[in-house]
Amino acid sequence: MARVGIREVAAASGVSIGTVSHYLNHPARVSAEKARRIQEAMDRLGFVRNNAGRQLRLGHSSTIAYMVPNVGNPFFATIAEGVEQRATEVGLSVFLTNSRRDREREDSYLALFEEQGVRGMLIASSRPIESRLAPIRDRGTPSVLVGRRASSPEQPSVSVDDVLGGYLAVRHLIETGRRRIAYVGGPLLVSQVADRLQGASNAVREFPGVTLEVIDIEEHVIAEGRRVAEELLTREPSARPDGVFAVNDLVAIGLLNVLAARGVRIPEDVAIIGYDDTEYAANSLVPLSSVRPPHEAFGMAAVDLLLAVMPGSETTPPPDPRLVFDPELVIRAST
Amino acid sequence: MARVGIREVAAASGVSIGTVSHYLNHPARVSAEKARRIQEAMDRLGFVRNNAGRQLRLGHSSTIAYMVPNVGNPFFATIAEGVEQRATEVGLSVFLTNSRRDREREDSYLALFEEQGVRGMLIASSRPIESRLAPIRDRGTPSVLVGRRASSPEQPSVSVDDVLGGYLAVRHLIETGRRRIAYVGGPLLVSQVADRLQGASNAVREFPGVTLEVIDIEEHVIAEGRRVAEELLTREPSARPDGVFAVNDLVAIGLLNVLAARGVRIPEDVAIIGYDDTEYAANSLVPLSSVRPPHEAFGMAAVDLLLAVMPGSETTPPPDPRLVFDPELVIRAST
DNA sequence: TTGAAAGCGCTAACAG
DNA sequence: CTGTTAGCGCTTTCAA
Repeated sequence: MARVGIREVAAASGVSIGTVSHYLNHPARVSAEKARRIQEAMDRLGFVRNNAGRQLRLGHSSTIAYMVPNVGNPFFATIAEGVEQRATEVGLSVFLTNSRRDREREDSYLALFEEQGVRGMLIASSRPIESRLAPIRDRGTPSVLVGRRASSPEQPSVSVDDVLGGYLAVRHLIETGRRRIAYVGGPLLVSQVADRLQGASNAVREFPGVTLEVIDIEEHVIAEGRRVAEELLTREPSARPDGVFAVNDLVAIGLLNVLAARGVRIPEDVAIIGYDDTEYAANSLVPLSSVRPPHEAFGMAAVDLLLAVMPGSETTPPPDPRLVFDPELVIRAST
Repeated sequence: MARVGIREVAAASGVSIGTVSHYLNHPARVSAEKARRIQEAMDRLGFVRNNAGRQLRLGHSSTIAYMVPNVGNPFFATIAEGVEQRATEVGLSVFLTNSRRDREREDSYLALFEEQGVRGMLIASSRPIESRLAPIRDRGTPSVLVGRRASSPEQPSVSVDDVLGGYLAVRHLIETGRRRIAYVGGPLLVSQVADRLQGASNAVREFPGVTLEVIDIEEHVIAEGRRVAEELLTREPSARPDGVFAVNDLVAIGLLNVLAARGVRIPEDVAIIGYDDTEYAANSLVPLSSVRPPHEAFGMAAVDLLLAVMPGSETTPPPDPRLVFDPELVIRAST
């Protein structure tokens, strides 16, 4: 079963390979009769265009990469929807990969993307990665950092104002009467984590008498939230926070489930607010208040920014290609 | 900024391009001195190997594709972990895509994969897709159906015995004293859904006096579980099922959260069991019993099977390449 | 409207 | 151990 290429199609339809290629790329320039014969031959032979040859000749692919630390995290999954939708609209395919927060995997994927000749990359990472992106950018493959504002003005990024998010969350807790606030999040080396805490602090400072406790965690998963809840339950009720701001919804849900199961009333005894406003927030036992970043819009904006910074793009990128979106508060029963 | 290829590296290090290529592909065959010079030149120039040229010459890539209906579904995300891990071990990269249950997207991704020259594909789909895979297979790109047993013995697949899963779930409910069983799932056109119901029926038939009600749903998401729970709450308590088998964990969690919040005791009044044993099952309000398919092992097995059916593989595929795994029962507090 | 031909970057066979 | 060279399949001038 010989592989069928344009050569075979040309032979089978009695035209030259140049004409077949024209048919593929500029169908209008081929006479109706030959077009019909070519199409018929393609169907009959099962022609599949070889992308390697095409890409080699063209010098670029029509693929972009999107790398996330954890595909299972609904936050990234939701953004992926927007990314894919927008990319499809402009004729690009998305190569999604999962770094599993592993630096080695990140690096090897970055190298792979560059070798593959992707047109650009969307990178979400929980660690500093700009220094890897810079040389790749210089060599001609642009990238957009997703989820964190770039420190270099050369590096495009799309992020949420996490300081504002933290501020909104905690001010809301305080305004609904909470005085002993706890922030459940970590590690603080992750800038989103630190920014949300900064925002929380800003809010607390505005209200004398309100205290802010920091409870450090390792990972942003449900199990960590549960663990913290168990710890809180060993305290005297009066020593417990009355308002908890969790670094994301998963952690908040872990907290909420354990506390509620042990008879702590949510929100009367402890109010809880999460972050990301994932599907799980709206559907948890006690519907969870959360800080909502723009979701689909976020992924689309990332693609649009990438398009703008691609070499040869007709749209010009903004002078400072670091887009920051404002999150908003979604208030539900948990506060 | 001229793109640097092996030609430039060769010039800069004073060797021929053949030697540079040898260094890339068989480093041992190059003298230490030249190897050093070549590596130095590559680093200095920022050489990136062009995959299109390589792939064109080689005739194949080192990429496999994994297409899922919904990246956000933790079941597929977990399998993806195993897929990626195993693929990395054998030097393959994984191109993950999200069909969003859209037939058009499925078809266009399938075509894209073939044009890209992937070595093989792993396909999870909630609709019949074998007829699309067959011609692609005949043209030389093998595939493994993931999550559902293929109907053709020509089509490799990796699946879970869902009839057994349904049986185990419902027998467990009955053995713990339940008599009015409800199966919450749908549409029955989806074979996994139908198989689980078949298993449930098998169990019910073994115990005279036990009834099985079917509650149809559209999608396997938390919100649907909540909706069903609201419906159940409108019934007289005596008309409610005392054991519920949900088609997956997300639906089960939606049910559980609403019922518990309205004072229904789990499992005393209603026992609930889910399917997939995702992270969310173990961490829900009342830890959820679930039917657990092999997770990471499942993804790995899919890759291994794909490797075995790849042309030129040294491992021979099993005579019937339709692997079926037995799920197991994970009993937690919800039953 | 069609065809001929050059060559994208790389690998491997072969010769030295 | 190293260099020379022939294409892999495709697109795109350029000429007819």
